[in-house]
Amino acid sequence: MDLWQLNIFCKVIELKSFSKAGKAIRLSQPTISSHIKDLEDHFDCRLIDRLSKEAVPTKAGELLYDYAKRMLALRDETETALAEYNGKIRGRLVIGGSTIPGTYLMPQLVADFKKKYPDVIVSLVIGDTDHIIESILNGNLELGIVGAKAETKKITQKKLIEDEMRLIVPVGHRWAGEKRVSLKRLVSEPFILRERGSGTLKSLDQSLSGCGPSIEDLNVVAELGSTQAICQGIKTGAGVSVISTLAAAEDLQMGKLNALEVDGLDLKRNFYLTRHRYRSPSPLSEAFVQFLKEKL
Amino acid sequence: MDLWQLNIFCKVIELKSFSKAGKAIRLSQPTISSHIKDLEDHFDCRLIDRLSKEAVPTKAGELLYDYAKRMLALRDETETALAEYNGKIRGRLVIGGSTIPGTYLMPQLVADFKKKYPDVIVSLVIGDTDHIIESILNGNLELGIVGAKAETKKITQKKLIEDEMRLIVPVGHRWAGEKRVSLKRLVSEPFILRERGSGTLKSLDQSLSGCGPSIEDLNVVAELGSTQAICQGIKTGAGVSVISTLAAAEDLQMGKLNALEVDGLDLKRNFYLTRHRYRSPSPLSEAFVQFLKEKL
DNA sequence: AGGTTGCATTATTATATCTTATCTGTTTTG
DNA sequence: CAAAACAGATAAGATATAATAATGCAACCT
Repeated sequence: MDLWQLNIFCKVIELKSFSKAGKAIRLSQPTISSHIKDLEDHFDCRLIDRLSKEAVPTKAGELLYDYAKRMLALRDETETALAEYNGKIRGRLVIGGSTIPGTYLMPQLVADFKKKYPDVIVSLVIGDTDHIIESILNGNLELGIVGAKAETKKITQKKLIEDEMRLIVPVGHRWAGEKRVSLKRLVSEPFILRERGSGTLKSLDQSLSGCGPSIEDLNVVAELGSTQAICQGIKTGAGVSVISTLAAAEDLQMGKLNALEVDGLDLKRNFYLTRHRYRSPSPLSEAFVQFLKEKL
Repeated sequence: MDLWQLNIFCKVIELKSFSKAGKAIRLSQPTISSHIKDLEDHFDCRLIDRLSKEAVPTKAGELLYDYAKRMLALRDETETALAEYNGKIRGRLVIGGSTIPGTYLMPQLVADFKKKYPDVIVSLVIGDTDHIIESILNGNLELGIVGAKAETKKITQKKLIEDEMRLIVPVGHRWAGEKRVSLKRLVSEPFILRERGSGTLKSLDQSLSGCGPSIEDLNVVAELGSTQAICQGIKTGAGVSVISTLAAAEDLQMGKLNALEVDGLDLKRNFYLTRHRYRSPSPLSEAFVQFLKEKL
């Protein structure tokens, strides 16, 4: 029993004729006969009575006809469901971002994407880089934006946007008017650090390496758990810090904080669009990537 | 797209492997590859990602898998419905049993059932009670025989047979001649326990509750993973245990073990015929239930 | 580097499907 | 009532499809 035979069977029942069914379905009449015979052999009972004038189903035939119609309907449903999936941009997309891009960059992107494709539900998972990459590997996330390069070959990454970290000081600070500050002057200034293990701290550490002073030499007055907390800390005058301009953007724009460069320090870093190398992307995630390219 | 290809597709998804699916379905691996390719060509999208380690469905593949399962279920329903109409009981019946009934009761029942209905293929799945009930709920099993009551309203259960647990001692044991033993004497005797989480242990725990001593007070010398292992343990003289007479039946009959009652302990429990309350049973499972009623 | 695993490819064979031509049994019609 | 018309069955040959063994290729694992 296969769908093709059931299809033929239904046509015969509906047209009450082998030869008419053949014409309708572009097959010769003997082919129809043969398929019906196959079905009858398979179920070991007569399905259609050939009444010279017309072909009518037996009781068993009626029973089969019901099931056959349901199966064919389900087949059509399957066809349309997959066709829709291919063509249209709709459904659920689960993406991830490490702390900085996930908090300060992606919410806006997701909102804009949803404006363009209203039928899409986007879930944004925020976690540390390792967690995001792990989730992409095991298939829980289709893509992510993270601030570090992955170590496995199974991941592809593409430079997406540049993030510049700067020295952030409060408005009333004596350096508030200046453009740049030397590293020497920075080491004696009260400094707020991000907690160990964060990408922000790693980037700062990397930039410092080979420039003389290390993180140990800074006059650290606090270690805080989030970039937002550091901003608050700076505003209250507890100290200054080096953080992503993306994270401080709002306060910078409002004039509550000022951003300075540090002489001789390259504090730029990249965020990478991160995907599985071998899993084939859904049309949805492709649309999102396309959207990112146009946007950034 | 036809049912045969969908069948192959589902097997690949379930076994996460082209070659394993081939073995399961008695086809060569290239044949599997070719059919999957045909499906992918037909739907014009990748359905399965070949990740060298395992084959996992893409999003489109997951979508198709759902539909495929429904179509195949409908096919099976059709087959049994027509067989039933012809007065024949044939087709495939998948049933489950928790450890004790699945191991010691059902194999004989299944064999007798197959003797009566030779055209039926019965698959017996053995797992713990929760797993069996879960499978009945999601439709993987039509019925089961388990030793505990289900908690959801979606399951109906009917008392099927009574199982009595008894204190089992080896032939040479000083209690071997006696009929009954007091609880007090039992607590000092070396005792073999079934591992935590098993139905056997739960039943014992329940019987003990409110009778003074608890499981903690027993002189436990071992925790073993299967009832069969416990029988071996008793035979070697490691200790005694309380287990299902059904499980020990063979050794009891052969005279290698002796069964005693424990004063004041009701160690009877029931096995329940367990079915989904709302799914309509196939004629096959009805025939099996009818067969059970006559047999027990 | 060398072996293993797992899927893809290719060439070949076996099987199933479809067609044309012909046949048989009804029903219709002149 | 015979002849034509109709509807399906059967047979033989052509074509398409499905399956296989042999081989290739890439990732993974020592």
